[in-house]
Amino acid sequence: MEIRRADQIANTLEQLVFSGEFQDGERLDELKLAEQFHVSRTPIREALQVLVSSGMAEQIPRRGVFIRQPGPVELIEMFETMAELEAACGRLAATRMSDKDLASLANANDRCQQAIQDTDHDRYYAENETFHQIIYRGAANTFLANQALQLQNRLRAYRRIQLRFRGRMKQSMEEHSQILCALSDGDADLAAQTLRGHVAVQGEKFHQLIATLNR
Amino acid sequence: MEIRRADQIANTLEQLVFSGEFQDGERLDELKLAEQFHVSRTPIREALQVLVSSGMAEQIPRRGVFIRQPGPVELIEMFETMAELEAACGRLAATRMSDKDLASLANANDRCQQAIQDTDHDRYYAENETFHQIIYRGAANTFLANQALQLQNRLRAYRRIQLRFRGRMKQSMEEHSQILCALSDGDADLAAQTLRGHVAVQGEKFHQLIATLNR
DNA sequence: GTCAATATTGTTGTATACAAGATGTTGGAG
DNA sequence: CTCCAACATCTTGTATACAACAATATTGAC
Repeated sequence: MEIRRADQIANTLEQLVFSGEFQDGERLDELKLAEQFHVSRTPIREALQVLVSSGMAEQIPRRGVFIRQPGPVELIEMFETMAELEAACGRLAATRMSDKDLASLANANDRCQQAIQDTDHDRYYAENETFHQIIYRGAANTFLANQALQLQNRLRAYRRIQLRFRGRMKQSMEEHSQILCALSDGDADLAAQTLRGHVAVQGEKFHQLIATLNR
Repeated sequence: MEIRRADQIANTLEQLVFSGEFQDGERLDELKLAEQFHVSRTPIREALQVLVSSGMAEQIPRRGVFIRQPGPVELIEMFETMAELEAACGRLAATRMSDKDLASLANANDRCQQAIQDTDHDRYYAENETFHQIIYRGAANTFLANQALQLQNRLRAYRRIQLRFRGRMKQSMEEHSQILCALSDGDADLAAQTLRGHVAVQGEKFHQLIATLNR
């Protein structure tokens, strides 16, 4: 690791937290991090402040900053919020997407299908994200799109889990088709409803998984 | 001003930005701020990183951080997003609020009405915020509620403008009643729709105001 | 007088120094 | 052996020092 600038350190730390490199409640030792990144404590502290302000870590004065991995409850809340954000994007996108946007959405959907046929999971994840991101942009509301992107990013690691369920991929693709139809028809309510369901089910699958693990 | 701790400085700076203390594009001079707060540059810089990461300022390497006040377009986007967030809260709250929650919501609504009768604008603003916050909490989703609170906070200064329109207060109270009804009935769709409209109109009023100013 | 090259000043970004609170340890009293 | 207090150590939070870069002013050539 050969990173120097403080804001890049914040980004790298963020990715490390997302990828589960740190345990929940673990203290982020400024000195250790400074050594790891080959910098002094100053840029590390600036990066830590960013983590804290984004809610990914908690700061206890004079004690240090402790990373806060979302627990099951918070994760379900985040999935629920994601569902509502996507529904909002879909509602707006239904009346705002151009034919060109719709074409590229259909395209992304085809590439999802292709990836499934090739059983290329990684590519499916990537293309699926693209599909949704096109809808975010289609809402023609940069602020809302950024909110959606941020949460999508935070949930990435957990979203993968749902596809372990048998038949989920096929069902997911059917839902994509319905979403595409609703958006093409300009049916705002239907687009919102379908997207909400499509994303909410991920949260539910996740919930199921947690439940089975705790048994 | 006699503030010492860095995270409090971030908060104070945030409030100063919200209250329009800084012009759009203005550079936040680390030395000047350090003098104003009677601290060294170190805690100031940590606070600035937080501002930047929240999107309230932009950092250009080796040049400084520049505050970024939302322009008309971004503000309209934020109002639209707020409408969708409130709709989401309402949708969930409709099936999750307890009788006790509903009672305190009715209570807050009464206090809004009272404030209007007393023509106490400041109290109306406060009680109106409370009314909406009870709905956020009613969604029983801490993550979503926090998102809503954050945006409510960022839009506070601009929300006041809408009430300058003739008859808006009365109409607003009628909408509150409808919202209360929908939530009491547990009608999720209606609650969402009514809340969306209630908040969206604020954005539209704001839009009107901008339009008239530019003429 | 204008422009280019250079010197000067100012600001950011990082490292280090130091003060103050938190943690851990040792030694003794009961 | 347990509990408590004094001391030593570690960590955070802030100030200061310094290096690198940006902006500006100055000088000199034409």
